[in-house]
Amino acid sequence: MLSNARSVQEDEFGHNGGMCDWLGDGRSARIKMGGSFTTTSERSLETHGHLFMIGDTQTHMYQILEGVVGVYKMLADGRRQIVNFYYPGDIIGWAVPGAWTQHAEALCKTRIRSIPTSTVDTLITTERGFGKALLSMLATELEETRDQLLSLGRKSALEKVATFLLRISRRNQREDNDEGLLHLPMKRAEIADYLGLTIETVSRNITILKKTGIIHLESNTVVRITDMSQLEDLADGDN
Amino acid sequence: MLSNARSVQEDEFGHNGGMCDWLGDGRSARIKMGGSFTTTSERSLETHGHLFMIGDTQTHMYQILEGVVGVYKMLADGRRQIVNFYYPGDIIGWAVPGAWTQHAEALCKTRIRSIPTSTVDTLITTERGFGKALLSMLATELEETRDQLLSLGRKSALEKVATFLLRISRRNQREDNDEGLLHLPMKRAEIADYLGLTIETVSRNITILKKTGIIHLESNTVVRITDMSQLEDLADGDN
DNA sequence: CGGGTTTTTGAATTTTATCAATGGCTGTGG
DNA sequence: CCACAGCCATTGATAAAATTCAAAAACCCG
Repeated sequence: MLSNARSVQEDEFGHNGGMCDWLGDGRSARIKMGGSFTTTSERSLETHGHLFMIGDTQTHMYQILEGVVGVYKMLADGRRQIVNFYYPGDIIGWAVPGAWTQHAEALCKTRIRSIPTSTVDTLITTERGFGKALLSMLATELEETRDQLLSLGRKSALEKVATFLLRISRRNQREDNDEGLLHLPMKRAEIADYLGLTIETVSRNITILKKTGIIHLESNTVVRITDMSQLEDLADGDN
Repeated sequence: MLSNARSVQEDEFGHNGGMCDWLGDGRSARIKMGGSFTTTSERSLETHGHLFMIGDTQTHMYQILEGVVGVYKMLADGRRQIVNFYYPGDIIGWAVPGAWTQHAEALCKTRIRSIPTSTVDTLITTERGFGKALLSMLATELEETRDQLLSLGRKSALEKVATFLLRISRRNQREDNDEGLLHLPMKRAEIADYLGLTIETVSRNITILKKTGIIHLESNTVVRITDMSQLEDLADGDN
């Protein structure tokens, strides 16, 4: 299900040997790190393992190699808002320096590469274009977060669920996977906490999409989109 | 509707003459530009004047000098989500390069300084620390947007309104203004579109805060906070 | 002062949450 | 291999919250 992310063998910590490629096309900025810094390390997390907790000092940036991580905030009484899901290739962490202001939890077995912030700092001054790539990455994430604001603030439950599914589909497209076949590694509770709904409401609305013939559930975690344009209309509030 | 965009007369495009100060303390990153680039210009907007619309090419970054700007997204049927309010000193614009993905509208008479993106590009490579200041600024904005996600996704109407007021109060604090006296230049409709509520719900909940003795309305646009700790508890979901 | 806009308030309706129960899948041990 | 336990997801009934529709009150600007 999750693509096998193998470690890339590279030369030592010199500069330009392709060790740090970045694609800054703006729309989908991504930093590809060859895994070739002396200071870079890998680690694994079990389901529900925490990558970091609120208040922890930020020592690293993280790149997901395999699995999914949910970053979330909480209220005093336990209400939770998942702020984003991170998939293989995604990077967590150019945040406001200091302590983390949210939690990050693995939603399934997950493998992660850690890059010390000091290394990142160095690269910004060392590597031409690295800083710009980070800017682009952050700008993209801000843009997606704003789309999510629109979703949470103004869309109905059904529209939210449609938007969520479409987002995964679009991601598949970018990664050259089947845009019609979605794998949802997270549970309904996590989708609910991402969409600002309850488990029951998420479930009910998935059922509606199913009965309308817009999607088909191959299993609880595998969804096939059977009417993409209707799904898009729903997500855009076109009706 | 868009009025006098007079160009500011300045010295030539030299480097370090104190022309670009930046405060990168992380928590409240801010770029202060002395208004000293040949390419920098000022312009004014009347209430409801648009700084840019979705789809417009990004040619500038903007710094608010006076007034308030609301940046928003819309759905096909007209539902609107205001993504952020920008006050004097704030900068709009390090976005994903290309076209704007949202609208920006003046919510009252507003004065703005425009900085061409080309200038920004140059500064990133020219000025040591400029890129980092931008990163810090973006990270701060992302962080605030995530807080807003928590608000929209998981807080009740009353808690949302409390959070909103508190946010303005905190801003006053940062700017060394009276943290207990809030000026709301925007209308109820705009607060509603920011909080994902209706005008009526915003109004009702302001009334509740008033009747509970947490705030006092000196006028429709001037609020005095009379019980800060209760307001904070509400905003944090402490009850 | 007056007309238009904005805000507040009220009543009815809709949407979503909550509470409660059932159904389904998975993995384990007899 | 089957039975059962534990966890999730779904479904149903009811309650709560916010929206909608409607009208009155307050405000602002000329």
